[in-house]
Amino acid sequence: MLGWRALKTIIHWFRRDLRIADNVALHEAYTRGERLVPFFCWEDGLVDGPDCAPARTEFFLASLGSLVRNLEALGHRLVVRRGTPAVELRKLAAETGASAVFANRGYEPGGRRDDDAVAKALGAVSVGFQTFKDAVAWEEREILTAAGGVYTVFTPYSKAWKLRTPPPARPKLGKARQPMPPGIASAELPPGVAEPRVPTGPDGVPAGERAAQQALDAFVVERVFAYAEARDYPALAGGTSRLSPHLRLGTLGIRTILARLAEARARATSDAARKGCDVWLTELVWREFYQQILANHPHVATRCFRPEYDALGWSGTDAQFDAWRAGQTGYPIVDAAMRCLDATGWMHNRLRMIVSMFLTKDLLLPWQRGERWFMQRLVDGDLAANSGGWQWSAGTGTDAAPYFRIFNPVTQGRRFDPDGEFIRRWVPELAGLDAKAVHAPWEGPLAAAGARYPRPIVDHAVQRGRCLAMFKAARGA
DNA sequence: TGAAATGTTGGGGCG
DNA sequence: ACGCCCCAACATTTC
Repeated sequence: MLGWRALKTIIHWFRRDLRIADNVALHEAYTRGERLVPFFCWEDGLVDGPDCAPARTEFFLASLGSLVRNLEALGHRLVVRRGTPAVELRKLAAETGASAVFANRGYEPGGRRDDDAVAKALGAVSVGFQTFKDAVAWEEREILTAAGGVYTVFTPYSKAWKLRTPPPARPKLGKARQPMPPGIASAELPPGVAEPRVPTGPDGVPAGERAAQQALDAFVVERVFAYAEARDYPALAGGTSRLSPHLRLGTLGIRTILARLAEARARATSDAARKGCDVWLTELVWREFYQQILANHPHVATRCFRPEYDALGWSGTDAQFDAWRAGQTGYPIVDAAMRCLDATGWMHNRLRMIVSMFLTKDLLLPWQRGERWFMQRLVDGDLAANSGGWQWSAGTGTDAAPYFRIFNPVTQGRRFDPDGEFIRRWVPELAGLDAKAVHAPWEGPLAAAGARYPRPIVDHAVQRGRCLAMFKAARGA
């Protein structure tokens, strides 16, 4: 009965790190413990909360299923409990005789609150709680200015970031740990986990740790070399890495990615290829920049980084918001992007900039409404990246696009979807128009567009002027 | 990780 | 041949 209690037992609490490979806390638990209890806490609202997205939920369920099978292959059974982390971890520690709980840190306000509550609950019963850096190469207080402050401007941050040698990937888990003691109950998992449905379709991203590794392989073998030129064209299937859902859920480790990228750069045989690697690295640094911003300035999740912009007099209407969401604005590149998002949970980064700029600066609606809609649809929806990106577009954030930088949706469409291929794919009403007419169907013979496609719901030139006035008023105040 | 307005220049048509 | 105008192409500035 007491035999297993003699073994040093560590609970690994899986959160946004649904993988076996290159998992810092799991690796530490393997190294330091003798017996492993893998745990996942199924909290209320996990898959049906107000900010859940169908695509992200599906991706999560499939990823959790993948984790269950990967753990089984190592001889472990994932314990799932419904409830709150502090309560369930305390109970599980008592049941298993665990001396410690290990977990990887998150950088969102909610994750921080969980950590505090868990530390308190476990501390009361003398169970250790250790958290580790895993999701990023460098945390919010590790890249600092010469004066010891945190960066709020991207370029100097990225320079400092790139001067550092990132931590290496953790090696494969070595000698098998003892499985957990018998008789530990686990909640039944929903069907989506038992029989994961891998998202398919033109913009689907396959889920799971193995799929993540394959996606990384496929990208660094060749496509990354063309990244600098190809990344801005939404019609191209392979222009970007499509790894963001895996990074968001932790089915891929950032150290693994950085190591593979460094290998690829060493293989590159042209300046253009090296440039592709460098530009992609910069995108990964953007990710850490926004995680760092959210950790150091948690208010950016809901409010403007610059408080004076909380007073902006947004004047858009609910009907305009609905048209934006539904892809019925009459601006083809915007509508194509929004319909793609709704159908697949995915949107190309260039398109995210275009539609967010359009919502804020053409429809004059607050960025928070678009940010929330993105969270309710995106397969990779992540608080730090999402609020950071939206505030960049709105011009209210740290190192944001200046408020007067306003995309012209027609010009952007012509520049980044020159043949109109992406538009025709998602806006069938315009499928018959040629490359010239498809970006501004109201300018050509409208008969060709058919009556079903709306005329522009706003005039870009007019709204641009109103937007500049709105910002001027807030800055003057 | 713009766009629009405004300014400048230079070639060609034309009286 | 010359000056004038137009305007495209590029540069600068402003938002």
